[in-house]
Amino acid sequence: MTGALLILATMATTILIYEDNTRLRQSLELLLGEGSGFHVSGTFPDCDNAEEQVARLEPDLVVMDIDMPGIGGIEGVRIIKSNFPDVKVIMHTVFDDDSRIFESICAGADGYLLKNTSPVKFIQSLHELADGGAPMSPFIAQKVFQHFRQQNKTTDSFNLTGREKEILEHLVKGNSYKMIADKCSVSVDTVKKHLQNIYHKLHVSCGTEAVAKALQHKIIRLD
Amino acid sequence: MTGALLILATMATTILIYEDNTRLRQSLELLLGEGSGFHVSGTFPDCDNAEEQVARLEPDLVVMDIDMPGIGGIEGVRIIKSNFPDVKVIMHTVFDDDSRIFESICAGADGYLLKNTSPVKFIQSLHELADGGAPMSPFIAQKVFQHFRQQNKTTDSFNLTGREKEILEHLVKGNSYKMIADKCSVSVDTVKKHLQNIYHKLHVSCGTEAVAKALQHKIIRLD
DNA sequence: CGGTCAATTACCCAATCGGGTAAGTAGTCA
DNA sequence: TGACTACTTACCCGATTGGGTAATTGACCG
Repeated sequence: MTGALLILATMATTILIYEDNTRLRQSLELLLGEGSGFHVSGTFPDCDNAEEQVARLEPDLVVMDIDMPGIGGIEGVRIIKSNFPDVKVIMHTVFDDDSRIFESICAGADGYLLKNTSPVKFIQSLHELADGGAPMSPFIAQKVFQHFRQQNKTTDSFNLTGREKEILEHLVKGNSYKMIADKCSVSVDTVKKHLQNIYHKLHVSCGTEAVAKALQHKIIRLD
Repeated sequence: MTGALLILATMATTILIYEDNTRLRQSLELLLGEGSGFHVSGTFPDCDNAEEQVARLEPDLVVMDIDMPGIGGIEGVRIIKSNFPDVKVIMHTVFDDDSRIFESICAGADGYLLKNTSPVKFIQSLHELADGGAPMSPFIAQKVFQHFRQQNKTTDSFNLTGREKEILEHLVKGNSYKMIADKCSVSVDTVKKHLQNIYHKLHVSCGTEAVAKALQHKIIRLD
């Protein structure tokens, strides 16, 4: 039985904590101590040696603050994830602004918790993280959804006609006037006329600008 | 005290359920019955009359299946959210493929739960939803994060030089060769030469195609 | 039935684009 | 030092682009 316990102890999910606030760092260490199912194998006030530390201590999870002296937490995530992609990293910060949220995610963060998260939720989230989930505070989840919708909504307007959208699509796909004319079975002059109208409607003066605007405003979608 | 209880009862979070599987529909209704803090004010096997039903019953939340006869759940969300943006809608489905997840979110869903969610988690998620969060199953959250990173990663490659990226950026922003030459303080011929090299590296043959490729592969980012 | 609008074609013309060729300078790396 | 690469400029030339103007057809609307 003692042997089994030892094995369990060895198998416990190990955690590194990066947090420059000493009191909070200690609180977290305490919270993730005995009986939580986790083992904190290291805590650090900055990310300056994160690569070496993660390499040496081989944690399963990393809890990462953002606002730290020296290398910030976002850069910290990038370093850890690019070298140890299997280590799960969760942000733990007061920041709830779009840019830091999205930069963190893009840097490779696997979760994002605000510091007002209750201890119970925090523990729960770390278990979810260990299980391959992507735990995040409700507010963050909502921001992510919002941003998602934003990115994929079509600005439409410019009220292009159906034919104009068709012509524009061909242009975006790299066709010359002549090629478009062929594909649409009309004369080159017609294509030219359509594009002239399109340029006016989009308030641009050349093809490249039109393509940029069409893609930027998702009038035309490239898959 | 009885008065207070009555007020609480009146204020309970009201829910509509759209689910074509009769047994599951009844199970959910039972789960969200007495003591859960919710009140199910209607359940329906399809979305065909969703607009009228939501208008009449004025729910706080809607639980929405995807695979239903007639109008599907994704279209259902779109209808509800476009007419009643304040009603929170959560998807509840077995589907975990990217396209259905993302279409649902873009259609306006406020959360996404898989049907293997435990009753406890389900209740918990609905509370989170009512509180303005965006609850989702761990697997979904992970997919969303993945997709996020995908969308914002720069494909790079094509190994354009710094100068070439600079020139390309100007092109994408709608500048003619001459304008680029001015902004970069070089001759038009130089610009032309650079673009010639760029076109080769991107495997395209004209400016519009280059712009499309640059934006598509996020070599250049337009904000 | 006349008016409006999308779609179509034609012609003119200047400017721009894009390919080819050639060659010079500067910096890095081995 | 010599190979290599990025960056630079120049010239030639044909094709493409884009603006202007004008006119015809068919559909839809009041």
